[in-house]
Amino acid sequence: MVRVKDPQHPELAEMTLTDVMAALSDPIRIGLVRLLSDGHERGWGELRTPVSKSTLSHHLRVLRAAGLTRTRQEGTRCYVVLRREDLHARFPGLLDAVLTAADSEDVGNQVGLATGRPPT
Amino acid sequence: MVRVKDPQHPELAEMTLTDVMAALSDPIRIGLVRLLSDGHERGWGELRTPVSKSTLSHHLRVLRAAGLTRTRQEGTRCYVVLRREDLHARFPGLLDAVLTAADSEDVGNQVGLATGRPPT
DNA sequence: TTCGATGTTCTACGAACATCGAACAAGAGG
DNA sequence: CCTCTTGTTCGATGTTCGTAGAACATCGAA
Repeated sequence: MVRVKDPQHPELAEMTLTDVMAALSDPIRIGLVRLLSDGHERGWGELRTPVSKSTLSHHLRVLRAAGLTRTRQEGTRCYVVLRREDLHARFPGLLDAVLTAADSEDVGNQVGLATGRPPT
Repeated sequence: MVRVKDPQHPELAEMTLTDVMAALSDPIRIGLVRLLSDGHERGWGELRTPVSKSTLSHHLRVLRAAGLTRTRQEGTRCYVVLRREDLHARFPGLLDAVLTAADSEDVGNQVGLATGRPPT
């Protein structure tokens, strides 16, 4: 049994439009992409979503499989970053258009960062 | 029983990004959009797809419900046209980016026009 | 009015998906 | 070693989706 430990990121040429579109048809995943749109790498723990960790893991896997994000593992922690350049090279303008649209109607606003302190 | 005969096209403000993305995550529907991307109005009968007419009707309904297309009925015939201006006003650049991407990998090439045509 | 062409709707079904909790694996730190 | 944290994977479940066929509605034409 091969432990699929490889994050299996698709190459540029392996990305398909339908996969990307499907990945971006979920509010949570759009929220995650918006969160990552500043280009900063984020740790799993920073991500605040209204879903359980297993579901979050699933969504992050979908994003990764579609080629939207890149995942890096460091110890027990995982970090994720948006593949802006790759996306732009493969589907010019698509990501920007989606981000603009997502901002305009605030899609995935339920997804946030853990930057805020624990409420006193 | 109210016959919902109205094609129910969403207003500009009623379009949602997730609906549009979901509508465009299917190869057949992308093919239809590509076919309509020249701005010409097309009749149902001109559309050649590898699916049954009920399924085609379903796909056209999804596109219409997402606000991507506008349907007009004339007699027993129906005509469909892409809502380019509306799309551009609501989600600037999105449609163009998708069309460019779709062209680059020839998504939905199974959808075509009734080239040959008039049977006698 | 009867027939044929054109779409829509109903119903059904398998596949895919979103979701969760529980069990599991791998490091980090005592 | 043991324990805690972090993330993955594995069922299980309910929902949505894509698909087709049959029945129905509508209009034009004979």
